[in-house]
Amino acid sequence: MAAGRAYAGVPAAQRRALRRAALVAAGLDIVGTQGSARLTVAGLCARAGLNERYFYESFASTDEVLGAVLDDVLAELTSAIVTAVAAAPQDTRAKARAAIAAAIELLTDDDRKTRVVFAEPLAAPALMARRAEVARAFVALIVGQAQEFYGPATALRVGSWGDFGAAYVLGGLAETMTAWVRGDLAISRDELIDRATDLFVVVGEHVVGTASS
Amino acid sequence: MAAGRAYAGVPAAQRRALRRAALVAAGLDIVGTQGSARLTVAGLCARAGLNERYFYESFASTDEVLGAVLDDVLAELTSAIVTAVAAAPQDTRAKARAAIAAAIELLTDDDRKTRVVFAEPLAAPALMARRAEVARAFVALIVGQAQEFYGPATALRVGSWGDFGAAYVLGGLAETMTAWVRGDLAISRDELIDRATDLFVVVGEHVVGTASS
DNA sequence: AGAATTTGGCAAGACGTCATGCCAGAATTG
DNA sequence: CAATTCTGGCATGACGTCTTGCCAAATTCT
Repeated sequence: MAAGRAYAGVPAAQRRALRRAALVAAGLDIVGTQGSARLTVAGLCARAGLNERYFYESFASTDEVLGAVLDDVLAELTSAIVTAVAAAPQDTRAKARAAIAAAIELLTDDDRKTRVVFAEPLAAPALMARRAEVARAFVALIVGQAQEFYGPATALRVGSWGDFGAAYVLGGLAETMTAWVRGDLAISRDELIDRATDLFVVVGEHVVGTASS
Repeated sequence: MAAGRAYAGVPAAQRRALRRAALVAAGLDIVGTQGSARLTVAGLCARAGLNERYFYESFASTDEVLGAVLDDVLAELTSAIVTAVAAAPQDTRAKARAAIAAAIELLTDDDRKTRVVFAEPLAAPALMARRAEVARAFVALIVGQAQEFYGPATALRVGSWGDFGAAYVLGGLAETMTAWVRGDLAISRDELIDRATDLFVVVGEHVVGTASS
């Protein structure tokens, strides 16, 4: 009952965590390649190399797996962006480029993640709310970053224009990234990053200029 | 066999078409409010007020219904855009605003259509390919319109920058529109249209300016 | 070595959906 | 009015998934 014996030198709690991680990794694979509709308990456990019984040890439904997969990728993404921005020189364009490059490199190195972040959340009702939260969080992050360059006073002046511009930039980045992964943009990844940075700066300057005038 | 007797004064072919239309309308309702995952034969026919048997008269699978629903909304959308652009004065900004206003008004008047156009296609594998086609078509439409204002010679100079800019604008429009429908943007619909037009023009000018320099 | 625990494989009933078929009532044609 | 055709309701067998439970093999602790 109060079990918890070590197995193969690994304590019980850690084994649980490993199994959960294996399920999430398998979930990324299935959702990222076949879509959330194909995510079944049996298929997930088979790919994770685990018994079906262990599914219910960590999750109550496949929707929970979906959420965990998304959270996993988003945590990786925000971490990559934050460290990249911190390491970049104190310059608007340099900061923007660092953030965009970090995001694009992470997501295009593994197009399963592109799909999980940009496509699936819109489909699965379970992720709709989370997707909205994430979008708001990124918008807030962009707006916050912008304030560092244009001065905190701009915040008041920018107002809803800032939210609009941030959402616009987020959407543009998402669409161009998925189009590029799909092979519809005949440019290199570095060009993709450069142009995304260009438009980020252009939109940002227009927003600040318009809102403060 | 060679049937086709009129019923209630309506010939057979027209009755078939009416039933099909009822199914597509019910499909828009279900997909637009609950998502494509909830689209089942029984539920669809119940909402359409039709017998399940008639489903197979017009469709072979629920995926086909999904495609028909998307096609229906997209046809409406392109029609609205084309007529609005044609009626607008010969001015870059006026044309852009007319197109954007037509799209935004149509899609936000009925947020089921917003979801069908922007959210579901990414999720349902059956619509993935179509979504890509549609994106390409809209990109081509935007690029084509741009050539009318900046002159056909720009086409060669713009090249892949044009595709990139068009995809960016499309994504920005999609994200801001869904955010607005969600209630995350504290602006009026007219402001939404104005700002979307602003950024459309700004991005367009930057693309032409950069690519031709 | 022996007892206890962990693990994987498998089976079973329950549930929802699919695709088709049958039947009786309603409407139309001759 | 009789025959034909259309329509709606219902039922069926098949299929895939879910969730729980049992059993034998593997591994660990005493």
